[in-house]
Amino acid sequence: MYRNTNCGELSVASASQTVTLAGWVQKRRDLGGVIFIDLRDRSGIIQVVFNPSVSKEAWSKADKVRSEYCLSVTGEVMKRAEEAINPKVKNGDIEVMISDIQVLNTSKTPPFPIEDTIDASEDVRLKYRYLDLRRPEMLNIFKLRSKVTRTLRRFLDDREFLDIETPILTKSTPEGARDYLVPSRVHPGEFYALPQSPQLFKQLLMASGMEKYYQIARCFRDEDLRADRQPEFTQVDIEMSFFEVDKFQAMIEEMLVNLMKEIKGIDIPRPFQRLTYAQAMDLYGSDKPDTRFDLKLIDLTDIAADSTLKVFKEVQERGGQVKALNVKGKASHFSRKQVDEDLKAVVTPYGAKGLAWLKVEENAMKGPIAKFFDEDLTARLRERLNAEAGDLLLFVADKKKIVADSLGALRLHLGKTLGLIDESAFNFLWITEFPLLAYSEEEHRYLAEHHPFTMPFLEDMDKIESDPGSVRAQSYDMVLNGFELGSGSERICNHAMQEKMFKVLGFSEERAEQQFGFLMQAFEYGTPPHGGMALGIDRIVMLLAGCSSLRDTIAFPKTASASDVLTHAPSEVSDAQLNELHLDVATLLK
RNA sequence: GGGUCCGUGGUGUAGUGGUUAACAUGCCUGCCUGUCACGCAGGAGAUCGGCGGUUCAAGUCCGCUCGGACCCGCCA
Repeated sequence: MYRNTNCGELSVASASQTVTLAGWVQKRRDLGGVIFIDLRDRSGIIQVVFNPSVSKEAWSKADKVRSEYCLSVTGEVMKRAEEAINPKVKNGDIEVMISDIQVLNTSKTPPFPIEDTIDASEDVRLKYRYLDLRRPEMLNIFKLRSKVTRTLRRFLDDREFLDIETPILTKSTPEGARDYLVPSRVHPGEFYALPQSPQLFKQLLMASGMEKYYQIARCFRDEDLRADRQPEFTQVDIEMSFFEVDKFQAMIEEMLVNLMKEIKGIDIPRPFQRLTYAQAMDLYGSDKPDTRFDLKLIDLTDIAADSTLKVFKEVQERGGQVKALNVKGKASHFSRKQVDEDLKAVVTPYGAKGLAWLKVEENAMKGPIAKFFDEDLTARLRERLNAEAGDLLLFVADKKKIVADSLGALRLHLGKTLGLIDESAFNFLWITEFPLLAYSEEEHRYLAEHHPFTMPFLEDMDKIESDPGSVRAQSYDMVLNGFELGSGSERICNHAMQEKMFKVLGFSEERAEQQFGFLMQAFEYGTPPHGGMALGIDRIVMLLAGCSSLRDTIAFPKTASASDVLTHAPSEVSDAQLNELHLDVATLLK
């Protein structure tokens, strides 16, 4: 027997029991005569004691033991003497007097200590991920993650959603992210793709009469990584037939409220806040705004156009915008240099050519652009911006997209650095009425903003030919604290409508047939109206666990260059393997 | 594809172009029967990511390259 009790379960109530524990050596303290070992398992840490007067044999074995040795020990749980109690530790009033010890495995000295606050770089942690994951902090994230999926499953099971698996080896489709490809041995020159999401299959399951489907699904996208983006990630994917958007969204809200209650013990009020895409872009410069703080974007295009500042006037003439942030009471917080260098640096990557500013004083505004606003205009600025003495006003004038992106990013930067964000808050937010299509400068055509199967607003359909960009989609995103948790939509289930969509997207009839014919055919056999959404599990866990990187929520994540420093994937393969797959990579290896 | 930052004993850091690369921690050895950040004494451990260049002299300056972090593009 390796063990009959977990370290963390022991308390004074266990005193005088004989127990067998198994775990790892957290710390060994050798006082010459007596040896103390902090023994750690998944449940916690307990001090075990080796005294030669109890067992000379156990004591001399313990003398050889080092950090992270894997042990099984047997002994009597003892209440400690008053003066030996350690009040800093949960079970510091007891210890186990060991009579027998078995070394299950030895350990090299670990590259970093197995404890919560470590200073090892993430690089080293990932290389020794199995040691990193021993740290209680990491263990707790994966306990939480497991509870998240369990809670979601239970909720959906209770509502008679069926957990159905869909293929991992699937068909490459042209729209959307870059596919991970898997060469076919049996079909020379042909490839499977790993799914970017189970989208097509879940719609086919609706055509199949499954009515309610969910899956904790792995998704793959071969795009560049970010702190909140991994090449493979997990979604809870949900789809239902006889879909009605308000009922469905209400259920998703219930699901998330239930999740927050179970995981964090927090009651999230319903209904969730809602913004249309247009509102979100206008007020926050983002389609995933962090609404835990205010600091909204304020449109000043009309006032700015009346000023004598040339760039402001020109922007209006070209159909651009001038917008501003009013950073309340922070005029003295930023020096001229800090605004011109630090804050401007936030805004330039998004294409903003400059960051104009004004400091509001009792009877005037100070700053490089102050002279372009006469008394009347200054008064209008004051009113529009609700400006008071001590406020810092920050302006960007440019094309709509640049203004939104740059001020949106600046807003977030200020929120973080000025401590405006209530870190304990969980602000769930629906973003609705996304544009159906977005024009791609690169491809010189419209692309689906969500995906090509999204139902448009029928009342907008008269503009689908004349002004495709203005057509709204029956789609919605769930945003939490500035992160996109997931998105969904009502789907097209009608053959003619789907055909029209592909046409608008610039697909030839043949190409639509070749790529998506199977789905279009399914629509001809009584496919019910349906819709759904998918929520990113990794991001949910990241936010609930308070991690700053998605990597902390994934047991074996990839680095920013999509490689795995533990297994060294990706790696070269043998010529024999390549030959079998009819592949030749020689030209790439110059 | 582009930008910014980082790379020095196991780990984390310091290090004006100039002797034997410093500090903390960890590790090893010895001593120690109530420690829990145990203590005390001693010791080992670095081709300063790699290659090339400048220089009498490079951890330090320059170029390239590899690896990592963050961001832009990209991510239906």
